[in-house]
Amino acid sequence: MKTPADTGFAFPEWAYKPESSPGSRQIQLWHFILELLRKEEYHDVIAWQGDYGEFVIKDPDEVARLWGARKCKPQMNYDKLSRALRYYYNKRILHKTKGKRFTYKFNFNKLVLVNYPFIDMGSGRGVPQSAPPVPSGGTHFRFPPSTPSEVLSSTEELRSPGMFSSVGHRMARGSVSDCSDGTSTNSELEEAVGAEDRVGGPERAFRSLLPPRMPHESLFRVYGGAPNPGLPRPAPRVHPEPLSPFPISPLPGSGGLLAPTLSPALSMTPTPHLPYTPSPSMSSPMLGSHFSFNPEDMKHYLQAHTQSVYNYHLSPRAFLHYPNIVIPQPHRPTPEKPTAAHHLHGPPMPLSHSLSQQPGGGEEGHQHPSPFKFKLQPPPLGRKQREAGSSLAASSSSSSSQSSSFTGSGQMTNSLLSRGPPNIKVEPISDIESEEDVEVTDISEEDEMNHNDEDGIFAPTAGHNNHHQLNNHHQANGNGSSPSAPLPQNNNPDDDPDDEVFKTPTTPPIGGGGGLAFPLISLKSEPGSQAAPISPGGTRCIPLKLRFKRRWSKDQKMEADGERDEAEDKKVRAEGEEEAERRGSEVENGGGRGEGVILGLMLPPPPTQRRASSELQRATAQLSLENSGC
DNA sequence: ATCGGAAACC
DNA sequence: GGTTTCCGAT
Repeated sequence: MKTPADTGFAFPEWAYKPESSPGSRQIQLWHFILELLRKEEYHDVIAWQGDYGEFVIKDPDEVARLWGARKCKPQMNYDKLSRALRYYYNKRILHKTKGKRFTYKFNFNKLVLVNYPFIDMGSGRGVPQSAPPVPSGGTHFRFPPSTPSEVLSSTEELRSPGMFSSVGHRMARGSVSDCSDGTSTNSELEEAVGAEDRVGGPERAFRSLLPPRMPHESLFRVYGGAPNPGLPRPAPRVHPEPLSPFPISPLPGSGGLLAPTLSPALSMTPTPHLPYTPSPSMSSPMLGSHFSFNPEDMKHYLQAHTQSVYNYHLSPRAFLHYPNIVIPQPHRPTPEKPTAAHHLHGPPMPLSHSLSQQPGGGEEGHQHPSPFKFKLQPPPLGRKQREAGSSLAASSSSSSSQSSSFTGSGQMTNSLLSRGPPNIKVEPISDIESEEDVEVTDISEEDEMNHNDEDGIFAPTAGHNNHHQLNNHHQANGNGSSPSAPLPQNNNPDDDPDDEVFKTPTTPPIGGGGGLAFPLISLKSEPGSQAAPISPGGTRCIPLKLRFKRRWSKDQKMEADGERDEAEDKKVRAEGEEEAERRGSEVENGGGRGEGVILGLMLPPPPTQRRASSELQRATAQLSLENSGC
């Protein structure tokens, strides 16, 4: 039921982490890159180019300098920066555009996803969904304190609007520049940023994002699930309202929370892999309280996302479609950068996603969390080690990595516990399953790819190849020609949706409500057990199969290319473990996406929870303190 | 130029 | 956890 405790909806742990706190000044590289990209001043050093999300570093050294300045790492150079960028490959935040020097591409899909809130559904009753932060208070929310434990307990409370308090001030500190080393660069950026923010220029929106802290990143995870009959679902379409005029933050009054808050960054970071930890908690609450997605709320939310997209200058493709909802496009806030605009334009996209921006202060930082993040990175096996021959080391490594995973589970467990379910496990599945998992994973990735193809945008790609590599082909085509893409299998409607980020709707869900998923299940997961009960496999199977097929085809194709063996292998292995976990999630989600993005969830604010407010407040206060410390 | 492992750092 | 640093391989 919904005890408060259980209900606890809490934010994901990561939300509580200090890093997430607004105070944290750390800025992540991808975020920084985005920041640079959005500023015209830096167009000479880095700029959007080509496909959606694709950017070229025109002056690597300069970019490295800027980055170094921001991080107070004077020794930074492109070699190092690029290494950091490469780490994003695994995370799927970024991928390299092959053949083009210094050219990388953002996987906005993931980012975008992240922000979506929605729904899912599914499960029978309770499906947890993530709700967007509701606009209720209008405040933004901040994450509370840091301790997880506290958090957990208090978590429940968190959800209440009260929690979010304001965030108001973002500091002007440039994001992150604490270092006073004063590199000129640094200052430059910072100042610019800060100034702009305040100014409120068109850019401000963007800026808000970047700024140092993100208070709330609220995030939502989206998952798609099937809609539950019971659940309230978003209206099929929202009326197109006149968008709000807010240039930046869409939902100012109304809902402030959500919309404004999201930050893409976060999204990414976090991962899906566990999708759900939080959910559980949420779920409870939700169930009870029910989180309803009001069309309006959703609308707002979506708008916000959209807006974010715009702010980032993302390409239209970045927008996701949400199945049932149509969001009006925000008006673009800024006339500002036509240049960048090219990316943006367009949009007829239905959905949005959001990045965060807010006039007031959104920010984000990073986020990530614990359980949620997905991390694609493969477990550290020590390849080298094996080379070296130190098996011990290797083993230890791997074990450690596993342990991490487990840890995550454990956390989840808690949540679950609250619900009741005792167990969790992550990988019940055995070999076979694992393969599936893998596959699934791939699929998701594929989705993206397909998506890309279709959309022509991001293709992250990683998918299959995992390593980004493979696709050359694919990419090439895309770039070159075809966005149209021709995927053989695309045809399926299902696919599309699936591909999309959310698969939710698509998924079969329905029936399954069971499918459902959610995370909870997954978390716990056992496919067997749960699945069975729920919907066994059916639900998920179907989709999987389709996906599978698709994937298969592709793979074949790819294989033909002959590239991925190793990569795959690696990935598989690496991800396998995690995937297993994830897999569950996916299933649950329905669409899971494993990919990534998840973020947070939000919590709907049930009335009950309000009591939590006091705690929340406290937490908030703590955070504030912490922040200030910074 | 790019990739990615490993270890160190914060 | 996210780089930063170093470095060998491709």
